[in-house]
Amino acid sequence: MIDVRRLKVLKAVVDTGSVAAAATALNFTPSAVSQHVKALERETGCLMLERAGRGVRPTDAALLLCEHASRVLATVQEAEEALAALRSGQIGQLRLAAFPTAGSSLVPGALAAFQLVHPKVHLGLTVHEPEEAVIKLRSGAIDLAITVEPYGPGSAPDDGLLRWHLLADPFRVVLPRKHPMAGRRSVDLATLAGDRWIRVSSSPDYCQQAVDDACVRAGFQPTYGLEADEYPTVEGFVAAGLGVALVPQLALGISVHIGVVARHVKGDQPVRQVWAATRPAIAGQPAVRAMVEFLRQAAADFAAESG
Amino acid sequence: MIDVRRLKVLKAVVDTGSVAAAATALNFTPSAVSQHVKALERETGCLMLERAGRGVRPTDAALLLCEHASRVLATVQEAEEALAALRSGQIGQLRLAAFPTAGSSLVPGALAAFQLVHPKVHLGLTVHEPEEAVIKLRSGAIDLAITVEPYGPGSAPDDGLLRWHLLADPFRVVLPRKHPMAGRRSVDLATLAGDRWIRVSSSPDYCQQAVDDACVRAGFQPTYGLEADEYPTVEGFVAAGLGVALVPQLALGISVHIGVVARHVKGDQPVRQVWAATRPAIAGQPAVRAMVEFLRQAAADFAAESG
DNA sequence: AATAGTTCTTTAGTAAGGCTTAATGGTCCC
DNA sequence: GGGACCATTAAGCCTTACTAAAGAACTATT
Repeated sequence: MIDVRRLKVLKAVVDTGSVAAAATALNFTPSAVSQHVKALERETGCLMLERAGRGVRPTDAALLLCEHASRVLATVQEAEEALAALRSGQIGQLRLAAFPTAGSSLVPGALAAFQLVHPKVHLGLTVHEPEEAVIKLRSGAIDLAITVEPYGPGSAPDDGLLRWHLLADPFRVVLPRKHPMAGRRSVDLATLAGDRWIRVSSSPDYCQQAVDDACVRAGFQPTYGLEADEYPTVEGFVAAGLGVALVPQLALGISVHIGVVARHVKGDQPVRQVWAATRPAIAGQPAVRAMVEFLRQAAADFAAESG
Repeated sequence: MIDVRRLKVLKAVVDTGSVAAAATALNFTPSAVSQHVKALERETGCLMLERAGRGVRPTDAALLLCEHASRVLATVQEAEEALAALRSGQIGQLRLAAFPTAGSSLVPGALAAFQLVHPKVHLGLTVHEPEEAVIKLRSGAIDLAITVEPYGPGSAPDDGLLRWHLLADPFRVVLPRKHPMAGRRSVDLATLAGDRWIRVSSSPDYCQQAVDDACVRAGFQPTYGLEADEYPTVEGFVAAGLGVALVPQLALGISVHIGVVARHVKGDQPVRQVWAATRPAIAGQPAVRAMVEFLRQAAADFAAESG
């Protein structure tokens, strides 16, 4: 296959009309240009330049090749421009996975803000539990995962993924509106030792663990009556007076079930940690960085609102 | 500018799905492929391959670049094909220059035959005297010159041009139809010593010289009365009884002026030599070789006809 | 007509790039 | 957990490609 670098040199010679001028244009010596052309002639078997007095005259073959060279070089340049656009995050795609409650509260705002700045990036959002999200992240099925993890900032594991801490999402005490403690601004968990508790089956183990730990710290082991698969269901159960629960602030969202109240926990706040994770390979991409930044912003906004 | 060789390697990786397979396809080692991709990443600042299990997965940037690479490589291939077509003489141009009398007799048949075989070659024919034709040949304004020269085959000068001998064009005695010698099949020039001779002003010096030499060999110095600028005019003058002349067979063409007869010269034939000349640079081109061959054929046919 | 000045080519030398071999670090599968 | 496979990295060697300098061909000038 014809060497495109040689085409470039030939084109310079034809365009400028002389070997010396081409050399100047290419920051070569005339010798280098001459050798390139000679090599092209050897490789193609076609004479490209004839001596014409002191200078050279391109042959038909050279002129022909030159026209094609223009097209080749233009195509290469198009590729460069497309790549530059991709680099600057103006195009491409970004596939996110968020855990259920983040997907419905934290993420949408970030996506909207991102899309304003990078309108050409195609966004995809799927909802996955953290374990699954991490697997898909590693396999390349998604590019950015929003997960909940048991560890807080400063203690991210070295598992080959890059993480940014987004939010310490505090658990709130969710009580029926008519519950004795519903009037307090914050509730001591110990006062709920005798209540029936509602467990969430879909949440990761350590989320349940965080709840248990908080209860243990308050001096009791919670007695679970019912199990709900989603936090909204939990709220429904609580509203129906079937028990109490600790629900992450994120899961409560902005609007809470009308039959329940959410109260801060008195003392040590049980929290779950929300992270953004990506592959190191794509961590440098502007689109990824931008999305992480928007997520941090959304998390900060959320934390401020729900203070 | 992006190195097209790297694009080719990247495309191989994306197409085959692995570094090892790409290496096999390219007759490289996996290491070489890997280094190429790494270099491309370094040069573009974009990650192209991510590790995915044992293998690699192309990034968005790689896929993008790959699409463009396909176009680039296709364009290069088009160039190669166009060049191959030019090489095989199927396209291109061929600019000929012929001296006046060749242009009207020897050349047209050759051009027609050539065009049948190489219909895509654009032919140009201009009429120039030999001196001018050689200059234009050197300057590249024409590609092939049909000239008359004073020397015969085996004694072509080494003036940087390549020549093929086409024809020894014999001078014929042109007499008025009513001239005393008009009845002979061949005429001894000595019998025309007393006639007035007609000179041709447009012909090269050595053509005139050939005539003079022949007369001198016959034992006399011709006395010139009139001068005509073209051979047809000479025939007109001869037909009008204003003198006799020696005219090359080629200039007489197939049909001769009705008022004159053309007779062979008895003894040593004065001749002018017809050559094809080209620049060595383009002498190897199939189109050139083919045209020369057709010219030789036309010359042979002409010689046979007018024997 | 001879010489100086251009322009391209050639040759030799050097620096850089690219390929191979060999070793390393992971990942998958048995 | 061991073995096979894949990709990467490092080191060495060879090819390539550039520069520099000399040479050849032509033009222009004196």
